[in-house]
Amino acid sequence: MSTQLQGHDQTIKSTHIMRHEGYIRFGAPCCDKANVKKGPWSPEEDAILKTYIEQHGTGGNWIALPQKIGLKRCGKSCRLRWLNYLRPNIRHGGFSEEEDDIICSLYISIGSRWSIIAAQLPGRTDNDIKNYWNTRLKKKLLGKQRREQAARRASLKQEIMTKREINESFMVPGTVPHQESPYWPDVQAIVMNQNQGSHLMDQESIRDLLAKLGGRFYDDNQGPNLFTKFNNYSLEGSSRQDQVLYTNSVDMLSSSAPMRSMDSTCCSQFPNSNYSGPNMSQDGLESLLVELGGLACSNPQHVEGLESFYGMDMAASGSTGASSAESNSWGNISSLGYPQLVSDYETCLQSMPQDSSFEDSSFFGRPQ
DNA sequence: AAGCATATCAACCGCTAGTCA
DNA sequence: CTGACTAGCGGTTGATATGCT
Repeated sequence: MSTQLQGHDQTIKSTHIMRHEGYIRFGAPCCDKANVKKGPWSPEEDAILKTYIEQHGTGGNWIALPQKIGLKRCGKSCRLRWLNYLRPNIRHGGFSEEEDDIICSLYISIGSRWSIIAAQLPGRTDNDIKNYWNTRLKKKLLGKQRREQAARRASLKQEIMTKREINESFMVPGTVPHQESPYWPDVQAIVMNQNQGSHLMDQESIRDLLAKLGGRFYDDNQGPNLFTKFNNYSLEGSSRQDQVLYTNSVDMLSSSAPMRSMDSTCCSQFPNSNYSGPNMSQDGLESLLVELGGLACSNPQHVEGLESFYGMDMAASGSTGASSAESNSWGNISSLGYPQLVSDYETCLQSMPQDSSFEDSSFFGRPQ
């Protein structure tokens, strides 16, 4: 109750004291275009709406409701106000670690189905969760992702440079290194070795993926498994279609059976890739990949941003700015020749931020 | 202290699915 | 079956708060 009041007070503070009354922010209203008030709700309007709904319910018709109670508001606006702020037991802010986990896991599983995600978090609204994800959670994951990338790049670069030094020590001055030089098999082994794991996307790999995303997902036999826990959540209020989707997602995530290969757009990003990943929701994993990979899809130079998602390393193969069709076959890469590979890799390294500007603490340091 | 940059979040828009006559 | 109407959803906007230089 206190959180509800606190949330309401916060609303009043932010929308009615800080902002001036009657401010019209947007263009044409969607309902009665002439007589609809827009912008922040006043405490009086809140009281009228809340009192009426508590006593009479919505009457099953939001459009007619504002006229019935004398509010110059769009029915959609009334509905939103009630659902997001006025209805009982609404909580704002102060998301717990467990809620973070649930949101992240469900997002990966089912995508931006905020209403379904909200249904798993009592007292939370889809709008709140959406805002929370967009403003904080996504950045938090992005920060972790980038730090991992930086570490991986540094490690790979070190290994390549070491091999290069060894290789050069065997070379006659002035000669061009050949792809069959002692350097190549080892680099090939490095990349191939890292690619191998992506073909084994079983549950362990999924767990790994989530561990990479958030760390806390990885229970490692300690505490309950989130996927198992989701089976116990209710989907009350969700459509049958959503329930089926949700159930399938949970089944997929909790299954220990080998995953089917990823389809559609995700693979189209890497048409020549042998990658056979989990059949996660396209909305979920794919959009997350796009988000966390930054400009990965639009700029091939950044495709490596996805590497730790897939458990493979695309840094050495996809960093030349060539199309994905050229970048994921080792044979094609080999044909580029050693100097170009190293040169392009170094170029790529230079084009990427060398140290992550994202720190978890910086995203959560701000008091609520 | 001031100005700029970034984060937050309430509220809107447009679209889609469901319902009903 | 079809079209009108409504609820609900996800994406986006923009004012304000907060942090940084």
